[in-house]
Amino acid sequence: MVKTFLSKNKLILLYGLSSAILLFVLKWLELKFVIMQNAFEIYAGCIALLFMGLGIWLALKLSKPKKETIIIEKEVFIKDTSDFVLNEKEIEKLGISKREMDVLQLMADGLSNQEIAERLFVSLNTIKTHSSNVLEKLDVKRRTQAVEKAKRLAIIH
Amino acid sequence: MVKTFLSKNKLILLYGLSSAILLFVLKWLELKFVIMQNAFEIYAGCIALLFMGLGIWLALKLSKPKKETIIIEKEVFIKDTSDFVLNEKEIEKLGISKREMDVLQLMADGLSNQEIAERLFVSLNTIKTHSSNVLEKLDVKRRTQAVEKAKRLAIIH
DNA sequence: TAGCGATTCATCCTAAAGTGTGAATTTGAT
DNA sequence: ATCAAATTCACACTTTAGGATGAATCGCTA
Repeated sequence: MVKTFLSKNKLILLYGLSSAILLFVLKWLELKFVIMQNAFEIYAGCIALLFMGLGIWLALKLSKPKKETIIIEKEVFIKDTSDFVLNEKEIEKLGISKREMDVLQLMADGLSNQEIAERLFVSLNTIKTHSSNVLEKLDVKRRTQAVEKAKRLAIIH
Repeated sequence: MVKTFLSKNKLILLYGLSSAILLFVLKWLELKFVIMQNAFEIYAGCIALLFMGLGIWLALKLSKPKKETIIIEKEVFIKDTSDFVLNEKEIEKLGISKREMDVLQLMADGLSNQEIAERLFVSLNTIKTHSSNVLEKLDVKRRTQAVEKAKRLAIIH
């Protein structure tokens, strides 16, 4: 609890400490120079410098960092799918179910089985099952082939 | 040209001006309080406050803003694969080599790394290296994503 | 010729994908 | 209500993919 207090009020404590030290220095300077009244400007200059330094330090420490936003426009290529017609006959012919289609589409989007599982709120094992079924029904060995074939057959985008 | 000089050195001029004004104030204060020697601390305090203020102001004005980059994705529609033109600019921009392109194309054809290795008469490890490089250069995590992105960027069929 | 990028290959390790089998539950149609 | 298909999940296991690192070779170029 003492630790959290210290860390939370670190800056304030530092400020207080600095002020105390500076007051000491001030007093010392006063004693030193009180004899030679003509050293007025030197005294004032020292104080000015010290406190300006303190001010700069304080401002840098306490001020929220300024943010300058740089906006970079990045081109993202998107395939025009306006003239896409879903080949439902092919889907039916292959005997692919709705859920399997969902998984197939997400596979084509480049998601991992784990990500698909999270997206569809089911377990990884379930997606593996669907995935296996899709691969078998499309008569392919890997998901990359499945995606390629599915796109060729126009059963997904 | 005068204008640019002014704008360029605005802060420095401001600082100089402030200093001049403060010196005046100092002199005035000196004249005012030189009679009552006991007002030493008040004088010092005023200087301290003024210069601390100046320090804070200076720091806030001169501190460099932290840059924050925001990337905005801009959609760009590309043509259908029927009138496919290889996007060589993109390939060069991404720094993908000839051999890596070979591997990428075969990956898109749904071949496994082993099959690609056999096709190109090199070892499996070599294909893994190329594959990893391609994934990194395309900034994706899986080969399905790589294929999808590469097709979108029109760097493969 | 010294340096650089590209290509090749290796080893070790982790993560993801895929196979096979079995089973509980849900849903739709007869 | 019942049967078939669909959906869900588990577990054990194999294969494939991917990451990190180091290193040898080759061709091109300053």
